[in-house]
Amino acid sequence: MTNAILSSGLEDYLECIYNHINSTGGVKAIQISKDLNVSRASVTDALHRLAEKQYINYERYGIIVITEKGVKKAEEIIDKHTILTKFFEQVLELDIDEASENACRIEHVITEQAFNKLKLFMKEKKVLVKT
Amino acid sequence: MTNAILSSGLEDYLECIYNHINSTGGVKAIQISKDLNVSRASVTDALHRLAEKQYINYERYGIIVITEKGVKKAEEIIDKHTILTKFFEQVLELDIDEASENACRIEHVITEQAFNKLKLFMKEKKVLVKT
DNA sequence: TCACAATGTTAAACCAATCTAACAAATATA
DNA sequence: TATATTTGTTAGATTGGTTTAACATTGTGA
Repeated sequence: MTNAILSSGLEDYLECIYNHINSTGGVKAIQISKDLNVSRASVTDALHRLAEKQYINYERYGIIVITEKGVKKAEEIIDKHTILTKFFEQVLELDIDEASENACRIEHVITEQAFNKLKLFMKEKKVLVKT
Repeated sequence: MTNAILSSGLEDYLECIYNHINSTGGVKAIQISKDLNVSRASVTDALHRLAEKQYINYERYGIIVITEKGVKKAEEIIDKHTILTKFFEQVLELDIDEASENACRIEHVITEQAFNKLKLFMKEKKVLVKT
């Protein structure tokens, strides 16, 4: 099963890894464990699972490197996160934390089709007419 | 743990049970198993868990009865489902199946606060201004 | 009413994800 | 450089949810 779909959990790990690598060039397991509020053991486990599915390259005690496939996936997730957060902030007028929290939860379950429509909606800022 | 929060899975069972009871007065495990695409054994298991948390009353081979608490919870879930479906249909212009599918997925994870805002948004059909 | 079909339950196994505790490796510092 | 601290790994247990297969109960129609 090296190519199975990513669970919400693994998506969170990947997103976290990508964000760190993107901003500081690297990331350590302990940081991920703090960010996601899980044990170091769970991180080790997740790294194995992500590597098995070829979203990252990684060896025992080694540095974490995202693959092409991983970057693509992470960017998709982050794109969803960004648009969803904007929707909750700008359209539903939630504060940033609540908006981000909902984005986190929904980014893993919204369908591609629905997300594309939402993206369009946010770009166009379509005007609704009261019926 | 008789009062723990309901997992997405259990929410689906409860929603299914409520809908059947509401429309035909009762429901059997086999129907739930068909609706949710799980084995009869999983249904039995879910009924135990729902009963333990006091969302339903139920005994071995007996009829399934929803408690006050269960009705309240089910109606909350269905309210979310309805509003979310409308949003995806009317605002994002998805077809009914895709709208419902997304509602199903999101109804279990959206926060109360976000949902209340969405509900308001759908009621007011607020006009957005392109920035 | 009795046998068969349908439905429900149980046990045992499985899987993903988590944890703790013990241990190993790497890093920092005296 | 030797040791102490930090970080990472492993093993083993736990939890929730699922399955299949065997069995129990209920319901139905000859």
